[in-house]
Formats: sequence, structure tokens, C-alpha cells
Amino acid sequence: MIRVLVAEDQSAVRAGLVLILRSAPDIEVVGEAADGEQAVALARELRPDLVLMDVQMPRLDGVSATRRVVAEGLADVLVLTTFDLDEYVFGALRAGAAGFLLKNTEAKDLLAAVRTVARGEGLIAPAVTRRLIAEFAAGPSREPKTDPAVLEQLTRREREVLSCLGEGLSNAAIAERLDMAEATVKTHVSRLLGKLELRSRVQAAVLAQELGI
Amino acid sequence: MIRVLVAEDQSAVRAGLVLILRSAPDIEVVGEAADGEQAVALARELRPDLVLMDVQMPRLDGVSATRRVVAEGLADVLVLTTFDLDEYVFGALRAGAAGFLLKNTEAKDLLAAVRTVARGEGLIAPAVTRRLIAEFAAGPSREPKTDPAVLEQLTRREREVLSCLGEGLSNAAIAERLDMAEATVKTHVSRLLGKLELRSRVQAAVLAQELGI
DNA sequence: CCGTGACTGCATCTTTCGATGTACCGCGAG
DNA sequence: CTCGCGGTACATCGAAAGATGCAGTCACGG
Repeated sequence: MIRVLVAEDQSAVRAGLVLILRSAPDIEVVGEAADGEQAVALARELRPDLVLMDVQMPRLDGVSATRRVVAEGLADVLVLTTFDLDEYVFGALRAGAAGFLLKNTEAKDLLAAVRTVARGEGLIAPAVTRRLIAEFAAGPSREPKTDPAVLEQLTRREREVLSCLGEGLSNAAIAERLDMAEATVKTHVSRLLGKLELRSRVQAAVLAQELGI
Repeated sequence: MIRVLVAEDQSAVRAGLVLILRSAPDIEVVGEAADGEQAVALARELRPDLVLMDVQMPRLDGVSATRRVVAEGLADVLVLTTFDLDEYVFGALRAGAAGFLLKNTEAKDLLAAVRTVARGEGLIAPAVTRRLIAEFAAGPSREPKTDPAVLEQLTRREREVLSCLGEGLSNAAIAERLDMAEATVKTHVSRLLGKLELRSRVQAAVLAQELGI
């Protein structure tokens, strides 16, 4: 038996969801919440297997509520929303949601989704999966607006200095860390600025950040 | 009619896939490839709607082949593999795959997947979705070592200046862009440095980068 | 109406930065 | 050998950045 907590502020919609869930013999609706705060509180109290969470809710929005529920390890969360706006999707997933569904989902698909998530698997509405994939692909593989190859033309010392610049250190601080005179640090800074075609240490710092140094 | 190209090196498995696909009246298998090179070549020649691509293939692996097919805009790619190893999944998705399925998928689910991807939607095998979500959540959401809330204490003007700092601009350049005297820019820089507890514009630039400004 | 406080703006002064010239060392080619 | 060359190092000097003091504006409540 899958114990479900339904969190949805519109009572009509909530009633519909409950009706659908009750129609399944293996699913039990253990509680209903009308806002995010209540959802978190009931999740703590009832310890459901899964929370069916609406995004738009008063007092505490669904994404924040999801974050809390997941952080406390209370239950898996299946997020439900009317709109497939990217900010909702990504926000909900980053908050730790196990799945994301649109409200136009068929009753049987909703039930299937609940069972899928309850099995510990993830689930994303097909309509949003592609954008999630695109976002995923774009994320970790930052576009090399700056070719890491430019670092090749720097000497070891210059790269060390660049690394320090990326941390926002002053010439004096760099001198101390790398054990050289401040004057020497300036030399290296000047040289690497020239090689990288930059005009100030600030731009060098930004570059260092982009390159993950 | 959905035109599909099947790329799979093991002929027995390939025959099985073709058999399943042919059983659907709305799906047509337009070609078969036994390795990655052949898959790319046939995709160029046949222009299928979708390529069903195995990960492990000789000459050119499925992930690389996927990258090429997607880069050339030849077709959508549905990646198929026996193992749900993370490196395969993430690699394939980063390569631009529209979907990812395990080979233990039921025949009817395979057909549903083909139709889903052909509709332009994405699709991930439920068993791997959760890990994808976890990876997604972990990736782009760098730990907020810097609380975005610190920006609240800055005035509008200070935030504008901070934004410019993030681009590596000099005080003079900022003054021109924001239409104010250089002396005034310095004032704002000083103020925001104080509020953010930083000691130089370089650190401010780094911070601006981290906050994505 | 007048204070009060937050925001924005400018000018002055000290510190830091960055460009430039120079020098030393190690190494390979002539 | 000794010359050139790249890497490293330091000192000097004009330019920028940063701290500080102060004034004008606007909104708020007394």
C-alpha cells in the first residue's frame, strides 16, 4: 500500500486528485494539505511514502516545501503543476523532487507515476524531459567561450599567479603565498595580461573563474 | 509514418529490434547499421526521423555517433543500452540524445518510446531518471557558498556597478556605461565592497561571477 | 514645515596596480 | 666557449583603484 499525502491549495483540484488516487486499490491517501507549511507539517506527522505537491500554493510554495520535505528525508515528492515553465521544473528538481508531472496528465498515468516514484525511480513528464535533457547537457559542459588552450602559452609561474588572481588576492598577498617580491608578482601579472590580451587583473580573475581555476 | 534507422552491432539483437519495430503499422525501418561510422553515414543518406542507437559499437561508439548525428541535425537519437551506467547515460545525453532506454524494455514500451521521441518529446528510462535528476540537481546548482541574499543589502546602483565589475570593467568604463563620474563609481565600489565584506574589486568580480551576474 | 534617513553623486588623498627597463640564471646551438 | 633565448626576478614611475568627507535629492512621519 502506497501512502500518499496530497498538497494542493485549490480544493476542487485536490478533491479530484484524491478521487483518482482512491480509485487505486494499492494507494491510500493519508492526508491533505492546503498550503506548503501544512504540507511539511503533515509530512512530518504522517510520514507518507510520497507527497503529491502542487507548485503554486500560499504561505510556502511547492518548491520550497519540496526542499524541506526532501531535506528532512520525510518522503519522496512528486511535483505537479499546470504550467511546464522551466523555472518550476528546474527549481523543483533541484529541490530534490523525484518526479515532475503536468496537471493535464491522464488519471491512469498519474497512478502509474505515483507507483513509479514509490518504487524509487524517477519520473518526468515527457513534454518537459527534452528541455531537462537540454539543460542538463548545457550545464556541466559549459561552452568553452574561453579556450583552455590559451593557458598553454603561460609559464608555470604565470599560471600560479593567475590562479591567485582568480581568488581575488592582491599582489602583496600573492607575493607572500608564492614567496616572491611584490615587484615580481607585478611582472607576472603584466606578462599574463599581455599573453591573454586582457587589460586588468579583474578580467584575469573572471577568466580564471570561467576556466575553473 | 515514423522512419527509423537501427544502429546495433549484434545482428541477433538488431534483428529483434527490427522485428519489434516492423510490428507497428506507423513505424518503418529504413535502414540498419552495424557500427557507429555506418550509422552516421546511413543517417546522412537516408535522413530517418529517428536513430535507435546502441552505445557499445565497434569503430565508432554510440555516444560519439550520436554527437555527430545530432550536430548535423540529421535525426533525433534514442539511445539504447544494456547497462545503465552513469557514464553512458550522461555521455549520451550530453551528446544530444533525445532519449535513453535500457534493453530490457518491453516491446510495447520500446514502440511507445519511439513514438514519444518522434513527437519531439524526451524520454528517459524510469530506472535512470532518478540518477539523472540527482546529477542535474548537483551540477548546475553550485553550492551557494555565497548567499544570493547578500545582494539584498545593495542598492540598485551598487548592483549595477557590481554587475559591471563582473565583466571586468574599469571604473572609467563603468562610469561611461552608467553615465556617472568616475569618482562616483569609486564611491559605489567602495560601498559595495564594504557591504559584501570584500577587500578589492577583484573579489567583487569573482563574487559576481559566482552569482551569475 | 521640518527633521530624519537612505540613496546618489562628486572631490580629495593615499594605496595599489601595471608598464617598462634591467639583471640574473640555465640551457641548447653555433 | 659564448651567444642567444626563455624563464624568473626586482626597482621605478605614471595611472588606476580605494578610502573618506561632504552635498543634493527624495520619501517618510512628526
